[in-house]
Amino acid sequence: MNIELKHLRTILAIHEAGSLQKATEKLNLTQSALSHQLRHIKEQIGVEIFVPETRPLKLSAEGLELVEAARRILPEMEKLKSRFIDLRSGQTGRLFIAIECHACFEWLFPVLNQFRDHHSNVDVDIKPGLAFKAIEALQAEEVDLVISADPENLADVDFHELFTYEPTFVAAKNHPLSARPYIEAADFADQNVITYPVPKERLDLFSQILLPAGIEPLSVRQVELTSVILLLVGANKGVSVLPDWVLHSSRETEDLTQKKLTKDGVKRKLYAAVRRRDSDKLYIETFLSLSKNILSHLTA
Amino acid sequence: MNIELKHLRTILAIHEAGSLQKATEKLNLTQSALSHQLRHIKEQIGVEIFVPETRPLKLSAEGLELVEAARRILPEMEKLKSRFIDLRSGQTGRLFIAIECHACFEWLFPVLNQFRDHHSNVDVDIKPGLAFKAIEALQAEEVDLVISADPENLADVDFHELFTYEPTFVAAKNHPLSARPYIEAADFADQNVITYPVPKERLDLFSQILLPAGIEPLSVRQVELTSVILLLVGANKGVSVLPDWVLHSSRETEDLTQKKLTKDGVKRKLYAAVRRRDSDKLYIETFLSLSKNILSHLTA
DNA sequence: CTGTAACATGAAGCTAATTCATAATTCACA
DNA sequence: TGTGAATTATGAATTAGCTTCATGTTACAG
Repeated sequence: MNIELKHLRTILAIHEAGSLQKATEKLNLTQSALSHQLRHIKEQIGVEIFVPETRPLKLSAEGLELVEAARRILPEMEKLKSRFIDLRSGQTGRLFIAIECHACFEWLFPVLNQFRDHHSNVDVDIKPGLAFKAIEALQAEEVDLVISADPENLADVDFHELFTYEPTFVAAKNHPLSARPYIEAADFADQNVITYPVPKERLDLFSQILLPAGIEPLSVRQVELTSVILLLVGANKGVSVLPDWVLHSSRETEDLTQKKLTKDGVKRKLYAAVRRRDSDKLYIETFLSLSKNILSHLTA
Repeated sequence: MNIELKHLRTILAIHEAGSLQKATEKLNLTQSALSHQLRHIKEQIGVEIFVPETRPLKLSAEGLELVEAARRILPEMEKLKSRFIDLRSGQTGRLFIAIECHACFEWLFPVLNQFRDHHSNVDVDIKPGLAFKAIEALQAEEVDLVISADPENLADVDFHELFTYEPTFVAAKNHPLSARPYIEAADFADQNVITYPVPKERLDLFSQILLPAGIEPLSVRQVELTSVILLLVGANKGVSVLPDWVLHSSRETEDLTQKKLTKDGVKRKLYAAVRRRDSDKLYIETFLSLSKNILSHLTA
């Protein structure tokens, strides 16, 4: 036995219209098509759906059950369809974010707060523990957006530039290096450095300054939380390099001095990586737009 | 956008099997067919269902929603199908009964009590007020079975013989006619006759005896209830003709005599009329079988 | 009882799904 | 990193099934 959605639609339409003839409009089919269909369904399920040889058409007891089933099942299908229309257009969906950049929490939370006002239907979450293989997780659909400073050229992933930031040297006000106009690689050789607990290659200080110069700091201490790093730096337990937005937005910077790295300063860019086919979804665009503007909100 | 049950089935099977290849068995289709189908669905709903280029196949967030929908909707369809399998085979269904024969309540109630033990899933009811156009009501699916003594030759209705009964003359023990060995048409000419309130043609006394003989009784009094008829006859307010099973089963017959009509007695048959396509339904057969045996139960 | 409107039916045409054959890809394992 | 086995994708041909057209049949109103 094979009952199709088409059959439910046909029977429902005929029942509601009262005759095949009238149902033709609703279904955009000829009366003949409906008649054939009706006979076919009857054969399939083996019972009369309409009382034969009566006009207007009248449902049999069995036919009534079919109509009731149709009224349960068809709206379910419609719901499914409109769900996918929403999903496709980006009215709704999932936004799971992986951050390669540890300090990004600082601006990401405010962005997501704003985001929720625009897209309350989107399921937002930050997935920790993926920092290492974030782009792979993106391709595997475990997450939907990756914050990264290292764009790659991939066929199925777009890297959207968000904003430029400056990795900035930070030390206690009374630290010897506070007198310098700027800080160079060699200055770190006798310093205790405090960083996030991630591999060196993924820290701006190392990837941009120390590794190219072949210099190792005196010691490296890894600390999870930004505010703790600032606390330790303020207590002269070491120095650090943090994105400038962290220093703009934090209230714990009173006892600290900030210095640019190298004479011209170091400029880096942050990107949001999304799967190409998601790039033009409405809520992705909203996220990108909010992120691009977030720094001016934080500093204002 | 057009989502078919087939699509839900395919996606569910592929997801559960883990690959197109393995899903082929479950769906009885080639891998090629599944691949084509998958592409088609993807185009229809406009989103990736499985994460591309991964094995084993992994659902995307959107695909997961499809699978969830499939798991809601498909069992619903299966339920509908098995419902119709039951309906068709007569495991379940509706048994609305119209009785043309007024006295039939006497044996019908016991039958239905037994019937309920066999088919608790069948919706049983007696529809009064249809006695006149009972066969039409049967054809119009207003009822599903008609108890009748007048079989017709109809294309869409079967008349199943239930049992033979004998319309029997009944009078008070001290009634003058009680002395006779049997009663003839002429004997009614000076009698007060008590009958059910139905047209004469539908009473055995008239259709079998009086109308053919062209004889009218002295008077006719119409009474609804069998027990009241017996009461009145016992009180010598008149005589009556009732089916023998009424007189077997009734406790009010002590003061009454029973006589056969005509020298050889009158034999009549009772039939159950059902729509032809219902004839071999299980619960119809049960009803017929129980009805055929009911008289032996009542007299035992 | 007759006319009209609606349903049923058969054949033809058309659309769409399936298969077959084969190419391209992926993944495991060396 | 390369190679082989297994899996998926693709194009063309076939097949199946639905729809329409044309026409016959049936029901119901007046």
